[in-house]
Amino acid sequence: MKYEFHSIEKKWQQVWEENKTNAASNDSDKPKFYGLIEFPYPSGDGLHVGHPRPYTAMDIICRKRRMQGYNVLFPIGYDAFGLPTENYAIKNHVHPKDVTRKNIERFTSQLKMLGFSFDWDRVVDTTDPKYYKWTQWIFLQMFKKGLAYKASMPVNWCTSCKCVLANEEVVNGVCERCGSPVVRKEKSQWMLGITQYAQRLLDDLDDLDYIERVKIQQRNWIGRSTGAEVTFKTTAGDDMLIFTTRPDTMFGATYMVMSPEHALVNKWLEEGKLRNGDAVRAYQAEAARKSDFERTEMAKDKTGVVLEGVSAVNPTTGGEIPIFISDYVLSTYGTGAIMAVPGHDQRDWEFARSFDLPIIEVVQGGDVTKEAFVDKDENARMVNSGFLNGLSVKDAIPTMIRWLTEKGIGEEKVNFKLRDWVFSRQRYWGEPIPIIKCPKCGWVPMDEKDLPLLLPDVKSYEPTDTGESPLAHMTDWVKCTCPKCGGPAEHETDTMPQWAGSSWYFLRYMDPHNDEALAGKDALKYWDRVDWYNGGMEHTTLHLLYSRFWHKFLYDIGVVPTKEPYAKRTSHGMILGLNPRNFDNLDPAEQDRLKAECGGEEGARKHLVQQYGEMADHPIVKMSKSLGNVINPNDIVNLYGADTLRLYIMFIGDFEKAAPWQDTAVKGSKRFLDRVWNLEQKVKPGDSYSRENEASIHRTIRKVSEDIESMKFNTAIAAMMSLVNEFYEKGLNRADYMALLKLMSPFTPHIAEELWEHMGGEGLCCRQAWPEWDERRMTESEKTIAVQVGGKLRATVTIPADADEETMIKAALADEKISRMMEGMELVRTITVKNKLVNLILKPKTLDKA
RNA sequence: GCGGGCAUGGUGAAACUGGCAAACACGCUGGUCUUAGGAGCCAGUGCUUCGGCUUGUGGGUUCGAGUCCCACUGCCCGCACCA
Repeated sequence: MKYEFHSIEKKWQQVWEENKTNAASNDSDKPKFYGLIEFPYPSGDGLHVGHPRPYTAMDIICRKRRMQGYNVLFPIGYDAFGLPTENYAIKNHVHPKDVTRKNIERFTSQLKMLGFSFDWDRVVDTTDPKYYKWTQWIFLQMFKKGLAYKASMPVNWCTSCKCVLANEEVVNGVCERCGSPVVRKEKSQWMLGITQYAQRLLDDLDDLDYIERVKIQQRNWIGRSTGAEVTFKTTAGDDMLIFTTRPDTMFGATYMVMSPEHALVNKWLEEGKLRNGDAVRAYQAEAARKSDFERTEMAKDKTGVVLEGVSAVNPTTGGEIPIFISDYVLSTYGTGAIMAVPGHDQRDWEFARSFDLPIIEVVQGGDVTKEAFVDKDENARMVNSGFLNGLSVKDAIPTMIRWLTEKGIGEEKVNFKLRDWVFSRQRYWGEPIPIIKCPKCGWVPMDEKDLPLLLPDVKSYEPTDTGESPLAHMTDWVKCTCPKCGGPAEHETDTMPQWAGSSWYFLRYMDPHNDEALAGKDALKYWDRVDWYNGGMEHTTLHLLYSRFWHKFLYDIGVVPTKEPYAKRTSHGMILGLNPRNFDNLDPAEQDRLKAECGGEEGARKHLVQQYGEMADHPIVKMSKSLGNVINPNDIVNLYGADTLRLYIMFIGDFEKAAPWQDTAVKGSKRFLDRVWNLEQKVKPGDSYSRENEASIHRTIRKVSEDIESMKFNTAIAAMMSLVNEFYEKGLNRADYMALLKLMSPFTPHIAEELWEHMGGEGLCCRQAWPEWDERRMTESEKTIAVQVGGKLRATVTIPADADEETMIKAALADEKISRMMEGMELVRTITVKNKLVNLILKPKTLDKA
């Protein structure tokens, strides 16, 4: 009989669906396990081969947990609000709701085709009003606690999406999504006070089982730094507040810099205190016009304008020092103003050089005429620093902070890079913000009873150049009455960002049909935290951080019983594709043609780079539609079946690392399944492991069990392949075969189920107890050990397992090659490692016996 | 610039706390069966002047180093004027 994967896979998918084999129970005596993968955005392109990698991995873990006797929650849903759907709707004049529904249907059928053991009764969809009712509800709670607030500030404005972006969505000064330039725009926005949670988001990382690089990246993003906040007096009468991490260097502050947007600059301009007001205004205008990208590009050349007419007083020296504005000082970090210490800060040094400002050395150890000495070397000594002279940097910092505190002009201060989260978007396809603007009462939260605030059906979803949401044109929808005073009022027309719905979705899975709460108390208590969450590194400072923040807030208001949402976080590498424009990937005929044309291989490579750009130099690149190297999972399933796809994608390489898809290699996985299928012909009767295979089976069970836990799926599969190779060599019985099927079941569930049935196995294979290994049955009776002479391998000998040192050495010396080497030598030392090796240290025999 | 990671055959990759480098696959070569084979099966496959030599380069520690230490080179990722 042939391995007819199409019918087999369909058959078992149907069985699992009808029997709800993979449904989780909210009431069970078994221990619970909650495994989570990041729910997909249902794009119009359908599932990509990148999707099944993390899904299959977590599916394997969850299937194993079920076999180990756990009550497993392994849910799936759709993060369906978002721009691509909206843009598609605009272009094709269809409702985003309809686009979303179609895309979800497509994704669902593709996911089912791959045999993932999701609990299909718990699917969530962030665009479902029953779902986003609770997204809005959480927002209201944040509003009530003052954590959601409206603020006017310079925001990142994507010129193409016509929409504001969070800092996390701006990459290298361009929009993360569309790559268009991002500019600064002063706008009134809803903000979420994530910075109030900065310290806790940082501290609580310590106790979490996250892979280290995730922790490191979150810590860097939160960016905690300690120093001092100091007040400098100015000749205008106003005080200037600055933040510094190097209060020890204050004697070296020879000038001050404010960001061009700083409020004091505008105040002084208005008061006419600046003699060069025009120049200052011109610089401000120029800075505002620059995009983020230009700002970073200009990084090397420091520009600025001195404020004529006002100066500051360095409190340590009492000397007057000039004040500049420059865009190298950010308005959004610290206080938006700094004391400049050119001797010990490279940026200040460069600025001082271009403006010919004095550079004073206050910490010994460098040469400040050549470059700033920025080393925070604890043992370096202070100079030119009054009462700090002679102290080490380590002692100077607290001494200065004490001095500032006593004088009442400064104090110790902690600052974070993390900034509050810009939470409104001027788009249609998102959750409406449930806040009403009343001319009398200001911003008024909607009554919880009136949630969800539904998205209205509009005719046009086009964003506007004025920066208003498409909802603003819906006068019928916008007009409402104020819940507080009953007077005429208006709905907020901005919507929430895509990150809103995903910030709490894992809680909804616990109790997805609850109409009374985002999830019932019992369900929240029972499922506790997500035990294992696997997702992409690209979400580390976005979704992962955001959802930790929301969860902590929900904990604070008593909604959830846990401080952290995810106990364990792992991450997968991307699936890459071959670059069809790279020389190595061209077919040989084309290579030859190009070589002939361009004068050799080097010329051909250069030609390709000229034609396609730098990218042509890389043989392996991200899959992209424009390159035409995208692999569609449907094609693979049609050709080889879902089990082969699952197996290959797990066998492809280290799970944490990026790996290139190789079409030809897929066949190897199919071949393995064919071999397993054909092995059935060789199965002899027997209800316990055959003697010849027993040790290998136990070893394989251990290897597969342990490798799944550490996500080393590739070596787990290699171990199963080896076992199958052994079965072919040595033969096998029914018990041997069924052990293999149980091990394979999490990886390739359909074929395992089918062959289990052939074997007359009771019940479903995926419902069997996970096989156990016994160390005592794993060892062979004989071992082949290495014999080294002076650390170099010279021979191998076979000895009984667990032989003692003496036996090992004797066996080693008995070897023909070794005994030849012993001639004229004497043994000075031996090193033995049990069951592994003998190392003999020889030296020439001294002829003289005396 | 700062932070993190990686470097092993023609390719994807293995190698537990230092202990037989290249497991398991892909590809390739030869054979076999076949009307045929882009199917299956069998054998071979790091290099080699057959002494040996091999884990990006150069040092070190050790009886012994892919693994540990130091220096360097090259790639990848994240952040990036964060005071």
